[in-house]
Order: sequence, then C-alpha cells, then structure tokens
Amino acid sequence: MAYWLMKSEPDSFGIDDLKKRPRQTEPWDGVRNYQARNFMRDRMKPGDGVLFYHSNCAAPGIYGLAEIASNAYPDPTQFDPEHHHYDAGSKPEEPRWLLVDVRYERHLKRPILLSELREHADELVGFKLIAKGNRLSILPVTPQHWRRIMALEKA
DNA sequence: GCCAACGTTGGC
DNA sequence: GCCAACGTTGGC
Repeated sequence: MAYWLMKSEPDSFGIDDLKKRPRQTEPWDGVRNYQARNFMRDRMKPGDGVLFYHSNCAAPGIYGLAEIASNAYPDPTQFDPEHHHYDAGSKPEEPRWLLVDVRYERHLKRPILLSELREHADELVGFKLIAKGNRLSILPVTPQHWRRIMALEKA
C-alpha cells in the first residue's frame, strides 16, 4: 500500500465535488505529464491513500483524503476532439494517457495549508510538495510523511 | 496579474 | 543531441 498527493483546482474540481459524485468516485482525467502518468500506470494500486490537495486558489493545501479506486486505464478525453485535453497524437490502439479512479474518503478536520507544511519542513525532508519549483500534479508520499501529516491534523 | 520554474517542441 | 522559444503550473 502506497500513498500519494494529488492536486486539483477547487474552482474546477475540489474535494467537495468528489464527495458529491455518484459512488463518490471520479476518473482522474486530464493528466498530460509523463511522470504523473507513469506513477498511475506503474505504481498506483487500488486502496492506496491519497492526500487531496487544492492548488491555484487562495489557500492552497490538503483538504481531504481519498483512495485509489481502480488500476490505470486509458483516459477517454484524449480521443475526443472537442475536449480540452484532446491529444491528436494518441491512437486508441496505443493510448498515450491513462487515468485511475479516485474515491472520496473524508474531509480533514481542518485544512493543512501549504504554509503550515512549510513550517514543518524539518519533519518533511524530501517531500516534493514543499520543494521549490514543484509542478507535478501527482506526487508520491512516503509512509513517514503521511504519518507526520496525519499528526498535524490533530495538532 | 505577475513571474519563476519547469516540461515540451522543433530547428539545426 | 543541443538549446531557444514557448506554454503551463501554481504561489503570491
């Protein structure tokens, strides 16, 4: 069992939206970065834990928990010419982009903001989220970092 | 809105 | 293979 952090912009799809979904589950479509795709394809397994992160908003931070709910499968939006994430170079017989389903677990009792995570940088050495210039939308989280972040929720 | 950091593209 | 130009991400 592994742990992940997944970013989303709450203006388009936040943790509240995930909670309201049928079966509280949503295909995580639109990932167009090879490193993030490879995490989904090669390392994510159903049952893995997810920190649901809100980016590009007034108070960026971790707002809830989710879990991986499927193995990786082709992202249908890559084949839809009308879709914002259409990729003309990807062929159905050889899909370039994959996704996983993500299922809502719970909101955090309180958000753990990026600013607070930075204050605890000494406990989170190596956590890519607080590294400078991080832009990856899916990040692995070590069990140690997961535990420390969970402890912050209760602090 | 600004801008630094990063990934991708494409000419050579 | 190099690297400049460009587009995107995301905090502030």
